[in-house]
Amino acid sequence: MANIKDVAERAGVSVATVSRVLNGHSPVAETRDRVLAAVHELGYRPNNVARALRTARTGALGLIISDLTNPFFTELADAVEDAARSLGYSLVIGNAGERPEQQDDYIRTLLDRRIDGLLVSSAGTGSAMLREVVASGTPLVLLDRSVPGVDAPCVRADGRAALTELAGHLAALGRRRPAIIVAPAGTPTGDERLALFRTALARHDIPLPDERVGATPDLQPTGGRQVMRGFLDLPEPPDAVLATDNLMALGALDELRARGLRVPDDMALVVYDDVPWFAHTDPPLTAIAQPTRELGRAAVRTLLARIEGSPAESVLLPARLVPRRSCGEPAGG
Amino acid sequence: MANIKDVAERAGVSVATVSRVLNGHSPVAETRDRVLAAVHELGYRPNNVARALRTARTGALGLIISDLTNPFFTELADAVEDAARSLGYSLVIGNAGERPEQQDDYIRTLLDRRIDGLLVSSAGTGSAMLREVVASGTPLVLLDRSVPGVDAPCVRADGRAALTELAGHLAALGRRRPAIIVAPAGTPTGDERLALFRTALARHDIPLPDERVGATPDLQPTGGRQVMRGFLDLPEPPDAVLATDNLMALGALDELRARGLRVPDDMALVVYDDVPWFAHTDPPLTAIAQPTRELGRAAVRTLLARIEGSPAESVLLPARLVPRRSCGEPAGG
DNA sequence: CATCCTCGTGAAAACGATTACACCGACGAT
DNA sequence: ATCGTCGGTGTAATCGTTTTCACGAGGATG
Repeated sequence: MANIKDVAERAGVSVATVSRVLNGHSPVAETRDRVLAAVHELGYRPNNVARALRTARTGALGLIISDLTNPFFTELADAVEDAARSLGYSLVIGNAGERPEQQDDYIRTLLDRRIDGLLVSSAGTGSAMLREVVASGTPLVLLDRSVPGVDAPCVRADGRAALTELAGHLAALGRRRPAIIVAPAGTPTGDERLALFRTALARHDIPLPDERVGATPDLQPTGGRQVMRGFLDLPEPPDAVLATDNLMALGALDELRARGLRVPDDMALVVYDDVPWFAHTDPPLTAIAQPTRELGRAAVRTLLARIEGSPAESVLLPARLVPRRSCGEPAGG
Repeated sequence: MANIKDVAERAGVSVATVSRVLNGHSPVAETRDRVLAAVHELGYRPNNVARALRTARTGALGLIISDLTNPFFTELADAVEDAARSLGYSLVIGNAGERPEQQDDYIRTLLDRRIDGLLVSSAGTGSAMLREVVASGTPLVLLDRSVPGVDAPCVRADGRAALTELAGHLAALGRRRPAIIVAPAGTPTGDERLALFRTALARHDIPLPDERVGATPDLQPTGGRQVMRGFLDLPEPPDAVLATDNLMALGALDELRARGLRVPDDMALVVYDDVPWFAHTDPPLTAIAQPTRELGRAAVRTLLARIEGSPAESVLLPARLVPRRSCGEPAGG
């Protein structure tokens, strides 16, 4: 593969001149044309590795995603990739598979590759490596999940308004015994959603007792199904369930179907994360939609700001309620 | 950030020695310990960019995926990522979004980054850039979609056995008027699935007339829905539909539901690609399952073989039929 | 005792770009 | 005519590694 020296020779100039022409530094008509002609004839493409070594900028961003096969994160990754590309950056993706040690492994690798910045939607709360990243000076932005003790801006959705609206929605439809399926206790996201939902319900004098709070071991369908089973076996089962992750909702739906229960007649069901699928289920599920693509874009923007040294701040975008038919017929039909 | 020179000074040796210790080239107990101690104390990590420049190996693979948000490709990407990581490679992902020009753009970028090898599940048939990749000497492996005129091994699933079995399955259940929803004509994958299905049906004396072959403009739910609408408006609608991509099946299901038709009573439905969702639909859909994760692994293995200079060949893994309830009750219940 | 390897080590040349610095010619001003 | 300036260019240093080559010490061998 041709290198800059070959181009220089062919154009009869020095490598410095070639470099300058290519970077638009000192454009002079005549020499410029000769250089560009040589570039064209040789099919020369600058070696990004060498450039990165010299300039200390790789033009690559890292993205650690907690579970790529979870549709919410897929969309998030897609949005990040799109934003990165349109701003001239490549994206190195690492899938943590919800395993903290694999996440740490990956972060190490990415740092060794000298990526220009790192986006992390952290699996677990393991923050030792993340603190190391901050210490190393590599720009870091947290995505979707905040991590206590790590000094980095976090881009995520704020469920307060949506959950408040949901509480009203459920109350208006006469649901008095709501339940919630959450991620394992200690997960900031799960804890927060639970707290917000509870206070929102309280405003309508609807309690959310602990027996109707079900924690799953993981964010998978089986976990959701298990919790739903527990709910249905209660002496007084709930009449509405909020699953705080889309995969868990899927499992919950399975259990309802297996028992021949109907949504919304026998049980209202609401899903956190409005992945396209839930518009195609029967019935379509009422959902709390996070502005996924905007989150991705905002995260990249924030990261670039940090890379350029601006004092970047956390971003909180509002989630919103998307009422469908799974809680009962809304007023409008 | 500490570099190899700092380590050398601290350990009282030359940089060459440090390098050798770190790469396990000439291990000598005493010097070795001093070096490792220095490495540890300084928290030294080798700069991969410099290493890549010198060795002409980046340790990164590129993956161009035609549509990351399509669950089949998500799983494929996930499998590839997993395989790459476990073999010590990082993965730079590019999402072509089914746009050939964006794909070309990305391939260019990846070549500039001097990735060690490239995996492409090509959007469209634009092969000019792919031929350039081959010419440049960068190891290339095609994934899921073969591209005529490009001399590179292709890793994909073979639907012959599954489609043959499906034809028998449908025949046994008394379906006489099958239909198929395919990608736009000219797409190798779509054409092939159509041809295989047709000959498989022929063996049971079941014809597949052109009026029951519906092409969609894209691989999206709306396209599937549109085609299904056309089928249902035929004077003699089909009694079974095979959607050759999971997203199209989703749209087809929507149209059935909108018309109040029931699966499998009024219409049998089969989906190509057994993404987890279809086990959770009502009823669970009979599917043709491609060995997605194996495909990903095989693709990475094949690519590595090419990187190491072995004469790597195409891989064809059999897809299989997963009968569920969407074509009628199978014998076993 | 001389010679030949072997082994560990260091000095220095790559890898392919960017960029600080020096230089040189032309041109405008004095 | 002389000097200063300025724009364009080339030379060479630099980024952080790996690796070739040469060297010197030491052990084995004759």
